[in-house]
Amino acid sequence: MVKDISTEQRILEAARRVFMKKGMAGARMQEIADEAGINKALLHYYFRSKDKLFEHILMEVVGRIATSLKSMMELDIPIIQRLCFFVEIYVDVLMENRYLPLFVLTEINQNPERFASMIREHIVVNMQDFIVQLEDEIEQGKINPVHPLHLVSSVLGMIIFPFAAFPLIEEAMGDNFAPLARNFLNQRKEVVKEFVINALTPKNHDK
Amino acid sequence: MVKDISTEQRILEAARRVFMKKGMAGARMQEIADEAGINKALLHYYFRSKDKLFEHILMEVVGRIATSLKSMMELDIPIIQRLCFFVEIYVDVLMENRYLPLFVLTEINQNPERFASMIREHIVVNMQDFIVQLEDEIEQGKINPVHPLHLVSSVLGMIIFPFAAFPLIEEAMGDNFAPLARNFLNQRKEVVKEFVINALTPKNHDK
DNA sequence: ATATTATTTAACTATATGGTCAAATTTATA
DNA sequence: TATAAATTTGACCATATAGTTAAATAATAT
Repeated sequence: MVKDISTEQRILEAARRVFMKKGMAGARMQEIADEAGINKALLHYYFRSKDKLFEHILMEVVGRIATSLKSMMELDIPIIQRLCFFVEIYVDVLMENRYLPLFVLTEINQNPERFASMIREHIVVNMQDFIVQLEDEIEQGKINPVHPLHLVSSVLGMIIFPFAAFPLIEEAMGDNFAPLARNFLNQRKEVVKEFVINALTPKNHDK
Repeated sequence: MVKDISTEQRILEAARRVFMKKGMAGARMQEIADEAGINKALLHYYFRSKDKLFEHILMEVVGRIATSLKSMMELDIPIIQRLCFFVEIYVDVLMENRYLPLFVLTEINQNPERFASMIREHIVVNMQDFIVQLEDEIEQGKINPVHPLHLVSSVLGMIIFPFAAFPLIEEAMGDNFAPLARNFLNQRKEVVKEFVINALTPKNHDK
């Protein structure tokens, strides 16, 4: 018999929503079942345990992140453009799912080994290429010297923060007016790119 | 009768550790009791419920953050120096408690109203002063134009990220060698300050 | 010393929650 | 159509967990 994909799909979508919002510890199997419009027994029929279901969702998420990393590394362009490209696509991903950063950060802290091994499965080479290119461009004086891990931390931090702290941003925009907040998040693309460009481009000493 | 402060203190320290690491949903009253070297009943004797205890810890935390914000605003210095000062003290705070960022971000998302009201209690004026000063210096051409909320998001993001993603940083440093990771976090002070200075200082068009 | 008040504990309760099971129902197949 | 297989359900079970209670102990005041 052919498996009915729609039930499984509904479960996965529900699980994603609930896990993302509440985290592994805060999520309830009952809530996931309700959200999917089924009962708990069926939930366990499809995914044996909460852990299994969570791992499934986590894998999906890591995969999506890996995909955007990979697409950044595919083109043969300078570091700054590479970073700008990354900012662009990553903000787009987060616009679709603002809980992603906090979800991932929580998992990184709650179960570092599992997360690390998942990352290792997906992202293999890439990073080394990036480091080499960065050191290259620094040596050529094309960009200011910076440790790769520091650079990545800075860019990721700038991208992620407003999404992870979204309710605070909303509050700061006043009146909980969602469109304004959404607009702010979209502006991050340009702001972060400009910030990075300014920070990395050497000042002209002889112009 | 005088309350024995040491038991209450031990409870609060235990609660802080457990809540910080596991979050509200992941924390267990039993674990807090164990960590404090007492039993659950006594825990409930001092703090009636898990919620009450959590709120207590959260208040403490918000207070600490408010303190470092206030100390940043006390001195009468240019924006860039103000930010540098903030980076300095905030990284120091996080070196003492690396779980703080994730803890706060989680709470912001899980209970935005409560968090916002706590913030409002502590931080009242300040922010407006900061915004006015920023716009002032931009007009004077002393720094590049940037929306205050974007600037704060960028700086906070850069500071917070490596702490929130600490296990990943450890992994990236190789061999889970803690001192290297600690050292990396300390370097953030200089790196972020330099990043901010470079990003905000206008390029010299006529030197 | 004795009464009073605060602290601490062991044992308990109620409920939430992850998970199971056997039976019913639907869907595919011979 | 009859049979087998997959899907779905309601009713359960076991355990974890927040919270309670009554009684014991320690500290303080009279």
